[in-house]
Amino acid sequence: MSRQVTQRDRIDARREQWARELPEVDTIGMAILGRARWITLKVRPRIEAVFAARELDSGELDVLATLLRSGRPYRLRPTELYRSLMISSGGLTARLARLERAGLVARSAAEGDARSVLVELTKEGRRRAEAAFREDMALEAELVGGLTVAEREQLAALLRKVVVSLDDEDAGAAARG
Amino acid sequence: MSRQVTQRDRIDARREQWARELPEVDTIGMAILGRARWITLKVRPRIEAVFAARELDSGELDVLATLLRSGRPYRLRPTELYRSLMISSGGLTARLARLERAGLVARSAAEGDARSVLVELTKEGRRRAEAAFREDMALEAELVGGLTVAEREQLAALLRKVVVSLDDEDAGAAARG
DNA sequence: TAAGATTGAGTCTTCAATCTTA
DNA sequence: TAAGATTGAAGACTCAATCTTA
Repeated sequence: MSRQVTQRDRIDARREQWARELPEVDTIGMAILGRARWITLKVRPRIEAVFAARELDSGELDVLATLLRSGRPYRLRPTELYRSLMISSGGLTARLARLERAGLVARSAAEGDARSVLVELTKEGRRRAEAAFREDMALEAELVGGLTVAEREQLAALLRKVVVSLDDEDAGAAARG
Repeated sequence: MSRQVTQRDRIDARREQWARELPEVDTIGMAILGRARWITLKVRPRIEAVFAARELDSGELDVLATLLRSGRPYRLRPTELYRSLMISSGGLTARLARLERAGLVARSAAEGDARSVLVELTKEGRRRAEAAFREDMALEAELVGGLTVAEREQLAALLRKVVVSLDDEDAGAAARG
């Protein structure tokens, strides 16, 4: 049985610096959340470039992709969108204005609730979202290609556990709250 | 031998939507990078709140923490800082200006190279950085507390492997030229 | 010529109202 | 009273240009 020894990375180096400077501080959180953040930041410009080639930024594509994966008729309310995207309602309004100006989404009055609005993907919006998403997924698959299939599955499962525990916290807080 | 079955999370739900809409697209990248991003975004406001209580934002603390963990004399050049922080040089200049105005860092001329500058933590900057870092690490440890010790180590190891492979890519690209 | 730091323009975001309807 | 969407002010970042020194 051979134990997989992974090479030391820059987060290890950082933790060692902290161990010298503040030895009593436990930096396990950084080993996970710090790496997650580093990976996210590192990968972002390359993904952003995929979208830029289609005259979109990742924020705009997030909106289009959320609509696309919701399935026909590719239509959601702003509130559903900004909650799913984890941005402010004001931020979403601005994104929608840009996307509408570009002809990629259309806003119409929601029947049933006159306060609300329906945001729908246009034909061109759907086309653009689909192409960008395909290319993005091809790139992201390549970016995790340094792991074996088994490692990828294991990593996804462990991350899933973190996602679930962070979500449960909210649920608990809401229940208590 | 009991296989650990983790609960389904919102990224699974998302992947299932995509599987319905575009069945031929492989979304494994999203299972890892999408979760890393979600976790990073999810956790951010809580960490940000820790810093806000000390009148800092996470960008500013990143600078202070980088200086602090570099050890005595807590001094680095702007170029070292912005590369380590993964931001633009212009972005760093702005952060330094704010931190200097707040009395947390001081800039002085670098001896030996008149183009450059030395950024040094002030006493108050060091105090503030240390307190915020301790509290941040306590919070982050709590946030990954939903995993067992063994799971945390395994997750950290797998993420390390991703970090290394993304870094190697750069090295390879640089070597190829 | 290139590297280090800074500046200003442009862009996107959050936050705190505001307006309308439930 | 509260919820949904929008607006505008304020803040932070990137990018490209600039200035100075290697």
